[in-house]
Amino acid sequence: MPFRYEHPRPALTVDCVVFGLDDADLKVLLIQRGAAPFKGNWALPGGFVRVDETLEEAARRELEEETGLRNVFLEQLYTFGGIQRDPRERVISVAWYALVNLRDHKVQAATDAGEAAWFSLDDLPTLAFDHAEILETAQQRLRGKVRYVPIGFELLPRLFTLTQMQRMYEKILDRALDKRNFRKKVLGMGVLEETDQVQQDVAHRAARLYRFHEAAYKRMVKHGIHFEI
Amino acid sequence: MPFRYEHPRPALTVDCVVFGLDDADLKVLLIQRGAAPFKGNWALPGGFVRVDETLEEAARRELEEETGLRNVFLEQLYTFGGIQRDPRERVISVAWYALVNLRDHKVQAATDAGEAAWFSLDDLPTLAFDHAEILETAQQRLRGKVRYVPIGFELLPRLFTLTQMQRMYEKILDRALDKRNFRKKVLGMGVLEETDQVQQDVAHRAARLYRFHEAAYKRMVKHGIHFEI
DNA sequence: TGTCTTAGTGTCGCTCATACACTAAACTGG
DNA sequence: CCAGTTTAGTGTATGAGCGACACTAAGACA
Repeated sequence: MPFRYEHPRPALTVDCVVFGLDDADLKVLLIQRGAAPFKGNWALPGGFVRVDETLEEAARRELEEETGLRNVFLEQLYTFGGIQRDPRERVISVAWYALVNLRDHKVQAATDAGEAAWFSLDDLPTLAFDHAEILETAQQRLRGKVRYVPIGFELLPRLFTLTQMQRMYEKILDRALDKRNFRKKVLGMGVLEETDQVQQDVAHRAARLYRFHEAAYKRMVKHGIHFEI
Repeated sequence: MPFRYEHPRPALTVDCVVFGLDDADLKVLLIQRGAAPFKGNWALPGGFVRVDETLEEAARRELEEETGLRNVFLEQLYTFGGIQRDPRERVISVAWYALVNLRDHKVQAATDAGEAAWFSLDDLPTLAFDHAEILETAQQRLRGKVRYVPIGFELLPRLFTLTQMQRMYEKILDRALDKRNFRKKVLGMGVLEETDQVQQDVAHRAARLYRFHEAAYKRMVKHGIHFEI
């Protein structure tokens, strides 16, 4: 036990709420705990912060070690510091949330953790520690932020149809949107770039594919115009 | 050195960005450091988290110890974890921001810290550590949040005039607002309660005093109507 | 060729945001 | 008490954008 301090110190961890979108649902990535406490329960991927890495580096490292995911959109969420949130000892956790799309990012059979799997948000298992609260906080943040910052595109494939985009917003905001008004609005905003490609392998009229126009969005921001769905 | 751990642990602190409003300006509360590093420099009030208190309790305790402030509006801001943010050792800081009004809350001569003083946001001294970055983050948060959550009232006295309220928003948002449109909007929103009192001791026509109507705001939220300035 | 499924499109009414200027009231100082 | 100063308080007209709403087009398939 070579590390000694004058005063007691809480342990410091990071935890990640990873949201993913497929055709059916908005999902969250969980891992099954291989050790006590909460052995066998599902939990958010995460782990201890090392003293030679930033908080974000710790979050990215744990995410890759436990789920194989890398190069994802990642933002700090909130820091949870309840006294009894870990039964072993005092642990403070800096929580992050990530957005990925399930086509581009395949989850590998995890190495560190027992197993990783996607769960629909309305069909969740009981979570370890205070992870249900962290997840709830992340959902609120996502709902609030997606309307005025274009982070939703992180959940879509690089090329997407307007219907896919609309479904994405509907799943996050949990309400129906009007198709014509939605298209009018997002096309009028000028952050979508139309491609000359259409959907492949669909059993009906194929929809046109669009991509998010990063540069146009940055121009908007610079001119003080703000994105809003 | 009685506290020993298997792995090295960063130190954990809280820091508070306290915003205050007087007739002239939006201000922030700083303390002068009495010890190295950055001895003599101005810094945000804050200190180490104890293992038997939550993060919020730590923030409130430090705030009272160093500035005498208590019972203030306080919300978590962001957690800063840069590797070199403290020259002595690795320190992670959970930052908070507070809103107070300078009439009700008098700052006492601080006990722990050297001295506490209010600084206008556009006339700041050089700050210790990464506190300038924390303060900048807090200003952005305040600007973003004040428009759609009625936290601005925390900066005003209990009874206030519409002009005071308008000035508050103008200082935070850093742009001029139209007087007639502002009044039309905030009165139409129904979260202000008109009192039968007027300003005292002013050298011109006295303005009517209003108060924030908490219950009406909660009713709005419950009905899904949202506050916006 | 008919059926099925999803893509794609325009208008109208209304609300709300914005731009804009004068009178009323209270105090001050001579 | 009068003139001057300062801030309070008020209404309208215009335009933009939001929301409600339904049908035709295209392609796959049997």
